[in-house]
Amino acid sequence: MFQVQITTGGDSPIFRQIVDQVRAAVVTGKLSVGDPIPSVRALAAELVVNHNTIAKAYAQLVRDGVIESQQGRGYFVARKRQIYTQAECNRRLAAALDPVLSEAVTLGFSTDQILAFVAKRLRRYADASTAKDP
Amino acid sequence: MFQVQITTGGDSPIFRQIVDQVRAAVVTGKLSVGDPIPSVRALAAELVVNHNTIAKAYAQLVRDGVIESQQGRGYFVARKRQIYTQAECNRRLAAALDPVLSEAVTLGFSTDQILAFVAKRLRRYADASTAKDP
DNA sequence: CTTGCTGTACTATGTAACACAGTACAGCTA
DNA sequence: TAGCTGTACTGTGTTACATAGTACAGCAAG
Repeated sequence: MFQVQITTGGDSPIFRQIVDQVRAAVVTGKLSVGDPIPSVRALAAELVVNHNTIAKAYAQLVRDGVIESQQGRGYFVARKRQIYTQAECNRRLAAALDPVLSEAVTLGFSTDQILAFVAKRLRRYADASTAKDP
Repeated sequence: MFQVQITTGGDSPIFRQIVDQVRAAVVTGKLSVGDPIPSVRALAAELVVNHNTIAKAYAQLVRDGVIESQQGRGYFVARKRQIYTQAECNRRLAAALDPVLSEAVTLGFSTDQILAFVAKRLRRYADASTAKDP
C-alpha cells in the first residue's frame, strides 16, 4: 500500500510534499516501474485537497520523468531514463545540496558526521535497486 | 571582500539567497567569527533591493545563530553555539537532506556517486575549521 | 453504446508570501 | 551634534498557493 501524509501550515506547500513523497516512494522501492499511483481525484479525496493541487504535483513528477500519464487510465511509475545532460545533473545536484550542507555545518555537524548521515540515509535505497526484477 | 549575488525570477526568494550565501561564506571561512557583515542599508543599495528584504534575511540568520546584531553598530558573525537539541538537529538534517537525496537518485546518480559528490563539496569546508585561530 | 472512471484544461476567487516604498525612532560613534 | 547603525511600523502591488466549479476527451467494463 502506498501512503501519503501532508501537513498544512508548514513552510512546504502541499504539492511539494506530494512530489517529495512520491519520488521517495519510487526511489526506496515502495513503488516499482509500471505500478499505478492513486488517481488525481482519488488522492485529492483521501487528502481532502483540491484535485488541481494533486494534478500540479503529478505534472511536476512527469516533468522530472518519475511518472507517466495515460489518458483515461491513470498515472504510472515511469521507467528510468536520462532527461538532463550530465553537466546539468551536476549543476542541479550542487544547487540543491550546497545549502543543505551549509545548514548542516551550522547545526554543528562535522564533515564526518554529515558523510555518515548521508551514507545512512542512502542505505535505505540499496534494496530498491537490487530487489527489482523477480 | 565579501560578495553576494542574487538572481530574480528564480524559484528561490531574494531573502533566502542572502541567507544561504551568508551561511555559506561563514561555513567556508570567507567570514570568520567577529567579522562585520554589510549593513542592512549598504547591502540593500549594493543589490538594489529594499532594506527590509535584507533585514528579513539577517533576522533569519540571527535566529539560526549565524550572526549577531549590535544596535547602532551593525551585524557580526557570531561565535558558534548549540541552539537545538541533538535530536532536533538530526530531525532537521534528515528533513532537509532526504528530498535532495531522492532527487539525486532520480537524476540518475548512484549512491556511490552521491557520496563522492557530498565528500567533494564538504572538502571545501576543511580549511575553514583548521585555519581559524592563528 | 452507455456508464463511469481517468487525465487535462480552463475560469474565478481568496489567502498568504514576497518585495517594494516610505517613514520613524533608538543606539552607537566619531 | 551628525551620521551611521538596527529595528519597527504602515501601506501597496505582485505572485504563488490552494480552493471551487466546470468542461471535455480518452479508456474500459457492463
